[in-house]
Parts: sequence; structure tokens; C-alpha cells
Amino acid sequence: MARPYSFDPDVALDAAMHVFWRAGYDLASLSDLQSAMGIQRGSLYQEFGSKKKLFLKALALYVTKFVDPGIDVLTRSGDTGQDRIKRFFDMVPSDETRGCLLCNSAAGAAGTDDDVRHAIAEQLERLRKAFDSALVEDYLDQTERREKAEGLTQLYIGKRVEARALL
Amino acid sequence: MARPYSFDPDVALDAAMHVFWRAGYDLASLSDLQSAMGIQRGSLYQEFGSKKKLFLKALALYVTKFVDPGIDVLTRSGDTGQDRIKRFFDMVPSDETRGCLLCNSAAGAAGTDDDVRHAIAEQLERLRKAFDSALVEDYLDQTERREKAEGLTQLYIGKRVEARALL
DNA sequence: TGAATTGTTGATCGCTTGGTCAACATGGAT
DNA sequence: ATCCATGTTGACCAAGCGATCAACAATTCA
Repeated sequence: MARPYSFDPDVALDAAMHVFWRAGYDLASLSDLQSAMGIQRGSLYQEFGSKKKLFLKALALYVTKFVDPGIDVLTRSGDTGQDRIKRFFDMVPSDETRGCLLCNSAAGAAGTDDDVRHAIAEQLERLRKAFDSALVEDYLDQTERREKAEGLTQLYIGKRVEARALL
Repeated sequence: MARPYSFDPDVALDAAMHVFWRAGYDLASLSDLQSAMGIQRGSLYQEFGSKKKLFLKALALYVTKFVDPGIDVLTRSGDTGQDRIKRFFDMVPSDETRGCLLCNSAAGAAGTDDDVRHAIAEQLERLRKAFDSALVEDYLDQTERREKAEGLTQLYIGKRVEARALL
């Protein structure tokens, strides 16, 4: 019993995700967010609590939509590890000037806020493990495999960050 | 004829560089900057013009102090290209949680401002060419060499950005 | 239909931001 | 010693920020 929502929180969160993606956490103002989400400020705060909480939820949505598919490719069975790695990097868009929300946030406000930094570190660790699982055929030495997986994770980050400056 | 400076602009700029490095452009407030630089706001604006101009000068100082040495190593004659590349990556600090000011700025608000983005793109291009020059012995195919140099540049960026989130 | 509950609205809050300015301080030149 | 040019100071400004709140609207249940 009560008044029903007049907006879809999932749709609004998706809109917020794109604002954060384009502008970054700091430059994404509440005014930008509320106009993109199509809701008033009070509704935004009632539904999402604060700008930081909204960002963390937007980041989680980004992971679901854009990181998980890559991890799925890396961990998919049936192909060789090298094929999966190649397929992963083929998925990286070559013309996305916004880069990657996860990588952007690592370089940005992430360094300041512990909650955000931990969320990012957790996802980068997931990606590293996915690369690792695609290397089991090649490297018997666990340490060497881990280093190779770290390097591939770093290569991914670098590709997405560089795209923001060069394109 | 006139009153002499009471502060050393080079010292003040160095202090500003470290503030931008730690906090990023947006989170580095004028109050943070003026207290770190040890000068009042009016002096800061008389000497540097604006926050953005101050940032661009701080970025140029960062390049001089921390990017050029790496480029020197990559382009130094006498060693093999592989040795120079190895030496370059050995120079990357493993415990610098601030990452690299250049890379941070690429991922951050710098992506928004054209002046900043061009300055960053210019330096990343310098780095790529330095890698390229260290690969002349290995790859006769120019296209392949360029791609390898791009990959090494991206790997560098990724290492520095990742360090901000993980450490 | 009326009461209770919950979503929505937009004005408003205190605060910080980047930037400016007139008054003042400090030197060299005459 | 005086003048003048320039550096320094800190109060001040408008604008924008994230966040809050009381009034209002919409829906369900009794």
C-alpha cells in the first residue's frame, strides 16, 4: 500500500552509469544526473541514498553489462586459452573515447575513497583470475602464469585509458 | 624596478605538481594548492594565471622530472633495445600508490578538456616513439613494430593506473 | 469515502569552489 | 628621501555543489 514508483530504477541507474562514464565521478553533478535520469532530486536520494552509493551501484551495473561478458569469454570452455584471450581483446572497442568506467575510476576518485577503491580492486582481481584461467594450458609455473595474467590485465587497462586521451 | 618575489616559482610549482598527483585535478582545490605552495591566492593567480594553466605547467614539470628520464633510457645508444625496454620497466616504481600523473590525467577530467588531452596525447606519443626506437633491431615490419610499441605504451599506462587501485 | 502510507516535488540549506580586487608592502631608481 | 612599479595579502564574490525537508500527490486498505 502506497504510491507506486513513477520511474524504473533500473532505467534510471543505467542513465546514471552513462553520466559517470562520460564525465567521471567528480564532474558528474547531481543536476547532470537527475536530468539524465529523468527524476527529481528527492526521488534520487530516496532511491539511491547518496551520490557515492549511486556511483557504486552504477559501477556494479557497468560490471554486469561490460565486464562480465569479457570474463565469460576468458573463462569459456571449448576454446584454447589463446583463442579466448584473443577474443577478449577483440571485444575491446577501438572507438570508445569514454574508455572504461572501471579503469577511469581507478585513476580518478578511486585513489581517494576506500570503498570505491576496494570495489575496483575486486573487479580487477576478477579479471586477472579470468586471464589466469586462460593461461593454464601454457604456463605450468604458477608464479609465471600469475605475472602473465597481471600483465594482460594491465594491458587491458592501458588500452582503455589511452583511448581517452588519443581518440 | 619593483618588489622582488618572496617565493621561488619553481619550488611552488613542484609543490603544486605533487598536490595534483595525489588528488587529481578536480579534487585539488585552490586552498590545497596555495597551502602546499606556501603562497596566497593572489600571488598564485598573478604567477600562474588560472588553475588550469597551473596544472598544465605542473604536468610539464612532471614530464621533465619523471617521463623524460624513462624516454632517455629507451632511446639511449649502447644497449640493445630489449635491454633498454627492460631497464625502462625496472624504473617503474612498484609502491607508488599515486600512479603516474600523466596516466591519471588521461583517465580523469583531462579527457574532458581539449588542451589537457592534447598535452597528454603528445607525451604518450613521445613515449610510443621511444618504445618504437627500442624495437628497430627486432622488427623489420614497420606496422608490426608500431603495434608492439603501442602495446608497450599501453602496458606502462596499465601498470601505473592499476597501482592506484590495488596498493 | 477517509485514513494511512509512500513516492514526488522544488525550494532551500550550508558549504566549497575558482576567481577577483582594492589596500598594502617592498624594493630599485632618481 | 621620494616616487613608482610591482609583489602580496586576505576579504570578498557569484556560482555550483551535495544534501535536506516540508508540502503535496497518488495509491491501497478498511
